[in-house]
Amino acid sequence: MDQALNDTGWRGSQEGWLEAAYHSLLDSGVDSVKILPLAKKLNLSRTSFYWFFKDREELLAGLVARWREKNTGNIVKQSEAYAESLAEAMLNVFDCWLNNDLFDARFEFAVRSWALQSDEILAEVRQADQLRLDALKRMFIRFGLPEATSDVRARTTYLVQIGYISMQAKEELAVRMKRIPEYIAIYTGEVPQQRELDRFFSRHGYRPG
Amino acid sequence: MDQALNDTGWRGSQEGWLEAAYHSLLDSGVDSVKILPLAKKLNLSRTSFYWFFKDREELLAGLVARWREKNTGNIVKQSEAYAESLAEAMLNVFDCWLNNDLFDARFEFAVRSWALQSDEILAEVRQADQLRLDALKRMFIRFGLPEATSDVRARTTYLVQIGYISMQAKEELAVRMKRIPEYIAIYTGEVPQQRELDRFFSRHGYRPG
DNA sequence: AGCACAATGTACATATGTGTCAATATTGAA
DNA sequence: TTCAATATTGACACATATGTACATTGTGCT
Repeated sequence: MDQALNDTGWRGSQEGWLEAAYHSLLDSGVDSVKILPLAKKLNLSRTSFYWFFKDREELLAGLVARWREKNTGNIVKQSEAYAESLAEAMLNVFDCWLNNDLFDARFEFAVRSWALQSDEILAEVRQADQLRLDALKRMFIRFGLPEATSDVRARTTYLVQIGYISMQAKEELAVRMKRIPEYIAIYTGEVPQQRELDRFFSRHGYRPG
Repeated sequence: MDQALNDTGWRGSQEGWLEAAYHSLLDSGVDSVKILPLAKKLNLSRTSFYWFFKDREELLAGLVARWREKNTGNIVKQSEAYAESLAEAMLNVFDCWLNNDLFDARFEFAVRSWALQSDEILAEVRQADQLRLDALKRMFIRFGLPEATSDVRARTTYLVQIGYISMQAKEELAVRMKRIPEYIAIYTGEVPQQRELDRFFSRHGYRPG
């Protein structure tokens, strides 16, 4: 855990401290994001931190910004992606749950836990939830479902995933994939076509059987 | 925030400290459960704490025990309750989500967040999840659904709730009640009868309209 | 080689937390 | 009212965290 994230010849960097903070947050929550321990991990003097950040607050603000940029937007994007059927549209959304580049589940959980002790973060989380739920709801409406139904189905889709994250389960890809067709059926009320599933499996590097 | 929980003439008590710890945990997470701040709230000397508990660890263990006793068991009980239809059975489970005596949502979230920084707590949470999911699955199977379907529907039911908790939403009873019929339809695949809904609404003190 | 500035480190002041111990106060019952 | 069990406290020793001031070192450039 040395240098890293750095094109200059110096050991530390804003990015380096942020990266270390990120890992600490994911592993053990906000309260573990402390300058002294991070300095030890980075093999830097604690006070060197203050060259890159005003104070601890600024570091935490950096983490929130990172979360907002990474996790908000992709759900919206995926729910608006082209699809011929509702089932296919839902599979587009499911890409988020299986691709860490689209949605960072551990990051998400860490931030939500953080919200427990900070009203500021809670407001951030609430806003993100609203944006994501609205996008999903629009998706159902786009495929002709009634308003009330779309609302509850959007919630189901989203909340199952937030709940799953909150379980902090670590399951095999195959286990998760086997459940996909059932989930699609429950959320959309329609059974996904085999070719839709095949396309989905294929883009996540999964071979059924 | 004085005396309380106490039949004796003394100011402090094991229950009093535990109760204060409980509130702190729910409000701001485990890391806020510290003896010094609790002592201030209780208007007691910090060191008085050590008369009732060996150390902070023991206090935290008390919180976990409280959680286990309160939140584990009721879901199982409700999922095994008598019902004439799957929809009615599901409404029995929903009692948990609306009655704080059956299931303490904020406590649940606080403990799950705690699990982020403690493998011991994570193991506790995992065990609880398993017990609850198994019970729900048995409910679906009892009403004739196939194994795989029952598994995924049990997950959906449970995870939506865990996700909802994780959103830390505070919504009106009416708002939540309006969604109930849709949820029942999604989870069970059958539409609840009006008299089933009326019975449910009534026992939660809600009048539709 | 030497300079300027970016980065790092040392020393200090301060805050907040844990836990032990011996002294003291309070309570309920004999 | 006196006594023992129960509860409360302040003083101490220690650990871990934040942030500032100032000295020192490393880097890239000329």
